Amino acid sequence: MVGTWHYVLAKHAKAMCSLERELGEKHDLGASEFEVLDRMIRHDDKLRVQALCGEVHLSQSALSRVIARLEKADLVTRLVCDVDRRGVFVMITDEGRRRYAEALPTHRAVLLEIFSDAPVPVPVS
Amino acid sequence: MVGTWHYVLAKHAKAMCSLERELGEKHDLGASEFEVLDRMIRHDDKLRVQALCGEVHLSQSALSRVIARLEKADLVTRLVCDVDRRGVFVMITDEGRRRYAEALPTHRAVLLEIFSDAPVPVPVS
DNA sequence: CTGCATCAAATGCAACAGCATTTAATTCCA
DNA sequence: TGGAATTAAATGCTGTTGCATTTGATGCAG
Repeated sequence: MVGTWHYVLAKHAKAMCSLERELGEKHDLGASEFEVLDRMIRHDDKLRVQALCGEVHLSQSALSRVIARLEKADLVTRLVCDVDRRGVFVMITDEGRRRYAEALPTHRAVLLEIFSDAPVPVPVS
Repeated sequence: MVGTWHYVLAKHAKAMCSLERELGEKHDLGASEFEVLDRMIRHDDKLRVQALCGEVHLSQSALSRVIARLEKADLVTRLVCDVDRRGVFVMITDEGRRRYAEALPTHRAVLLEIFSDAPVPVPVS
């Protein structure tokens, strides 16, 4: 219990630190930016901010700002939803796909480095 | 690999969020503050900042500030090391022990809540 | 002994996160 | 239909973080 928590804390700290540094230096992306791009790629379509919010480990406000940054960098576009004009769709751009594809190997390398000693893969929740 | 990472991300986010809220509301402590107090209790003696830095998931500067906050709240005391006057010792106060003891059940309750579904305890690294 | 590299901790600074609030659009019901 | 309640997203604000630098103390080479 507490042991699991310490494991999570340690791995999270190490991985986050490495990801932030590697993704930042090599691809000018933050971990949050990458996570959002990752979700977008998985859905491969325009997606409501609301929906993204449920999948990403960020508060609604933080997500809103990450999207803003990504939009400024032309990695995603925002477009208002016609049926419900409160809602906003986010769509990944070709440039976004390119940058994601570039960054993916770095991301995987970091995880490999950090979790190579993982004794037993923990099931995905 | 990626699965483990997602597990770590999810658990960390949930636990951190709950800990921050519960410890904050009920005991006016942040997760970092609690972690530092926890380390101090485990060593049960004065401890070099340097040593703490290696055990805690914080940068040196962040740790320095957490200690400053804890000192302001009279939960720890700082005292310069005589043999090497660059170094600083941190010592937990009685009030610190009291507050820690108070907060511990809350901390454990959150972890229990979040990791009760943990299928197999992951070994401590 | 002196000067320079090193080390410990603190601090300036900028970025990012979450909470609370705001803005704008929609829904509900009387 | 019209006004209150609700919802989605954006924004103001504050606190914490990490990086880089500073401050102060040690140690070591010449």
